[in-house]
Amino acid sequence: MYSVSVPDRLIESTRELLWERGYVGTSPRAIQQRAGAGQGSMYHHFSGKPDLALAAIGRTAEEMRAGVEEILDGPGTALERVSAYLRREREVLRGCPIGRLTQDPDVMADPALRRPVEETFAWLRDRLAAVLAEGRDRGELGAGLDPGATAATVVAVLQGGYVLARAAGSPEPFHQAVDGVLALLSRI
Amino acid sequence: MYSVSVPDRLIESTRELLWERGYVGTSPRAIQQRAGAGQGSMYHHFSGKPDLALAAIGRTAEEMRAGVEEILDGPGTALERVSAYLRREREVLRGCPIGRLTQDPDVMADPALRRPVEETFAWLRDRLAAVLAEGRDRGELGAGLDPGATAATVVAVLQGGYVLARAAGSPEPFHQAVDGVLALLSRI
DNA sequence: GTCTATACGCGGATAGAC
DNA sequence: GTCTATCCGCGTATAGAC
Repeated sequence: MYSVSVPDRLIESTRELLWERGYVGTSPRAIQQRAGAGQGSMYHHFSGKPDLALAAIGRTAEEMRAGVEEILDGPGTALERVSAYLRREREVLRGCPIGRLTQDPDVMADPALRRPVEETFAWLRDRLAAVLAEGRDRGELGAGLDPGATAATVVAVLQGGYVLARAAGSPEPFHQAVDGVLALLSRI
Repeated sequence: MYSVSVPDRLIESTRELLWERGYVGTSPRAIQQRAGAGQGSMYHHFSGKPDLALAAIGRTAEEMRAGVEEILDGPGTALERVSAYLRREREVLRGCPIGRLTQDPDVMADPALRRPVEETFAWLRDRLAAVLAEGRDRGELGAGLDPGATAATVVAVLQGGYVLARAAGSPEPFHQAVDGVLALLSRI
């Protein structure tokens, strides 16, 4: 079945556009055109741009969690799992579809749109902290390691790595940043 | 002299708006209103939005370099200077005025606007790498430390820390991320 | 469900008067 | 240098026909 429903196509178009251009830079017109749907059709299925964005962001957030869980709940030492997460294949220059929303004033000003962003990062930091705490308690990592702070560092390296890569127009600084933090973690 | 020139006020307004709302989210109208300048006045001094943005971004980039230099060229060991840079007072929730431009498709698509962003981050990574290399060569830091990768990590932690802080609506995760990376660096 | 028509203000400027 | 007038298309819908 390649015929996806119209609401589905609208959501997917919105996801892409939010990722590429952000909320402010994404217009209902552009969404409709990319989805191959008419004006009336869009407003029949969704009440407007915020409604569509909510559906799109929710779907992206779910997908992200699932991807992270697959790695962090997998086998291996704590360091191996964190390393696998950091080194996982990524389209570096596109950046993080959730992280970029953080820069969008209209998203952050709307509590409904903001919530999934906030929750996703809170969950991610927590999950990483749990893995790191486990590693420390098993003696795989230094006893003095602060799981919460280190988890924040790891997530920040990713999010900041995207910024550096986009600034440079190359994925290289992203990978350098990841290598750098892994080197530090490995010697602890 | 409290009477700043009109072009100056226009540039300052543009800087603020670019920081708060990004390029796509900033309109000439909004710039004029914030600067208390008329339409005709704005278009007399600047050829349009890109021209103003170029002036604004250039000024912000210069300011940022000056601030960094003041710390990194100061006294202290490498680790002390990097630490001072990471811990310097910041308006965390506002984010980085240069880093945020990285998410703006219209900025990145215009080579003239993009250049200062690219150059600022290239310079910053280089400068930090030099400090770290110095520290390593003096034996203050581990001999195995990779200055380039570690510099990328440090800058990424800052840029990503802003993302986490904005997502959380609190500066706390930013400070955690900084603490985390400094703890790792201190034990190397 | 989808289409077309219509609306109103904003974005981003240009033109010409003062 | 600054002001006002004018322009054209887009953003973001609503209304009602089919």
